[in-house]
Amino acid sequence: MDMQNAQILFPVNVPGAFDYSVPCDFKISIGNLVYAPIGKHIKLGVVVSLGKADQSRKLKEVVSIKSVKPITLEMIDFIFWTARYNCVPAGLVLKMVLGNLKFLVTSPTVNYFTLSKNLPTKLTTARLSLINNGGPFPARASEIAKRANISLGVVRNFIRSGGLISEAHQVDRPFDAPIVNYGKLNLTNDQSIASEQLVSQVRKKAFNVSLLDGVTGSGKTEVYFEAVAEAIKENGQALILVPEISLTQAVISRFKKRFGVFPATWHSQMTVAAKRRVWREVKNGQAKLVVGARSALYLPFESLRLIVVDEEHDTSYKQEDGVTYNARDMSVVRSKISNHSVILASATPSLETLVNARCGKYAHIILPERPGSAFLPKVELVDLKKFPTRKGKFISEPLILAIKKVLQNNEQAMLYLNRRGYAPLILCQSCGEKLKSPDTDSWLVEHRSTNRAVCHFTGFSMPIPKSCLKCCAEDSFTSIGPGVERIFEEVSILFPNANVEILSSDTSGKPKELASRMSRMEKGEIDILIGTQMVVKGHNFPNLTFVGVIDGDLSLSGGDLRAGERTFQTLVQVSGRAGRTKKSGHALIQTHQPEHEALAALELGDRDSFIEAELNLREALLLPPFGKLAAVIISGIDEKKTDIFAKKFISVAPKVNDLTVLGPSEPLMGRIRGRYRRRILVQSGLEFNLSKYMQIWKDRIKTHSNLKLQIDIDPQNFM
DNA sequence: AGCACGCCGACT
DNA sequence: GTCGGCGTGCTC
Repeated sequence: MDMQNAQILFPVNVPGAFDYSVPCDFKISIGNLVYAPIGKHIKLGVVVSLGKADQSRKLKEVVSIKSVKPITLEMIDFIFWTARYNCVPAGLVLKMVLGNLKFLVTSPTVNYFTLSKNLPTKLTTARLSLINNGGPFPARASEIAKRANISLGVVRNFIRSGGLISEAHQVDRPFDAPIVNYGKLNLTNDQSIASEQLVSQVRKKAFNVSLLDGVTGSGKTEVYFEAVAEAIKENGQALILVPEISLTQAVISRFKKRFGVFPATWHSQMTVAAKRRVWREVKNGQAKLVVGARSALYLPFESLRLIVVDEEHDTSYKQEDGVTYNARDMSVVRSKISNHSVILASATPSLETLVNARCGKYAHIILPERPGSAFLPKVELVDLKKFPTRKGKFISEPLILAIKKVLQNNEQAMLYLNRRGYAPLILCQSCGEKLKSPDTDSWLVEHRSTNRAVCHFTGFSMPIPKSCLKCCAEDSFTSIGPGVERIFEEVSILFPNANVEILSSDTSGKPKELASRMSRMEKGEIDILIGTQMVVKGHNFPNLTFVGVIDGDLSLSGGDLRAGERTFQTLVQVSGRAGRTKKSGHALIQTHQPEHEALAALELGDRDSFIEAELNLREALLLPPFGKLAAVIISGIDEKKTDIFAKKFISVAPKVNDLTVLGPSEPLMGRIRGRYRRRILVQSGLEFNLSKYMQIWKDRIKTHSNLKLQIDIDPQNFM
């Protein structure tokens, strides 16, 4: 028999697989996890392809095959696809998939105890309590002791004398199987039509994409639940991706209500033990229903039948550092490889997705309006040139009047400002110095609750100094601009009798605190809620009738091609919070540029005209979705060297026609964590393989001495 | 991920 | 002189 070769990919920073020879007596297949020597050590890798032995080279040998289920061919395909498309090393993508290798170890066991049939004859009061109150069995020894109100010693003795029989339970308990028809909801006519369309898409058991397009509160979740039910019916698995910020208990509870069980959940901050459980259950196909943040897309599904990308326009689907990828786009790739449906759901779909829906690549499923008594709020702009606020104040007269009315009617108001802290800028009045981060080009944000100056990019913080660091003037600092804390202060003075609270990651960092604030808001215990991005998603507050947007211009400025789109999306979502169940809901948006396309469209409630104008603009400039973009971010400790390197990189660009290279330019954030940055933007037509081009270009230059070069395909962030 | 290699500062 | 800090590059 011929010797075999195996190409093995290791979960380390390598661009591709390495060749190894396989001993004749090994039964090896693609997807096997194998141990093989790499460098000085023997490491675990994945067999990604097999071939005849190449006699010309002496290769190292595969050491052993791990006896676990192999990684699926689909997953291997997907790993290389992700690597190629995003210009990242395949090894690092594999590392994302295998995660911590601790996921692979068999789960530890703990002992559970049940009462023995023949109990010991000596039964003390403590032991009687154990028998009567220690249950329900089986239970952990500590649980039994606690319930029976006896010491752990008594339980241990009772075990020794044969009163309790132990059984080993795996720590990683399997997930309960969802019940397909458990809490089937009554859908409105429109909803049934939409859900039937989605179900029929899933039934095709072939690659297809659907855009589920419906206004806030139109019941998108209920509608895609039916598609999920269809997907898991015959032992299939379904993945529902949600933005990290909205992966809350409230969301999970909706799954429990519909399918009778809690779904497996996945996000980056889970403990290793919790991740191991989910990873293994997903791998062995027992976790049928998985709700997760973007990285859940790289879980090793065995029989994936459906991916739902909820709030598909959300920017948090884009991973910005390390392995850069857009989970929304990669979901479509994953589905294509595995031959099943994807549902992209949003009230404000991204232009990319809309264009795909319009040209027929995606099925366009529209949920026309809010079910039942719910209505879209009326949106009006407040021109700050006509209604200026007083110095150091940020709430204009129309907003004050609106809140007054809401309070009189015993309803609730919400104020939105996507700025944490008290003020975004601390300025020395005597010399004009702005308090900046020591190693990053960003203003420090004043946090009055902790009396610190905080960098929102790097997390750096320091106590606010007594005197100016530059001119040494004492008590010369003044706060410029609003943050939620400052709005809170202003509202508290304006409405001293109202119950006002802030909802931001600073005040509600812990999930418990967040949940309690949410439930107080729901119960009407809060009159005015002031919130950052956190309030945009999630809850339904039945008594909320007014939303005020403090700064509608925020994020419109800057060289971000999606600024208008994003502002529009955010404001639609925010104003959609008002009056979800009452007809009287309305929203006011403060702005300095009421003539801006995105804002004007919002006031008219006319999504289509905004989209039309925006699409025309993008088409004329060949920007996405009518062209492709890639960004190159070059960073280094030495500014001059970084600059020279960036120019040198440009000079080695492979020559092709119809490609625009812009830069190098200094980005908005010229320095982060002590590293100077330069950006290059590359623009190509749709048919051009920009990923391949960028990879070839990158390989033409050697990075050295502190210089880093990162390629970002389809960048979302232009800082 | 490890580990070697190499370049600068501190020290018996 | 040389010990060792870490930043960088390589692993079939």
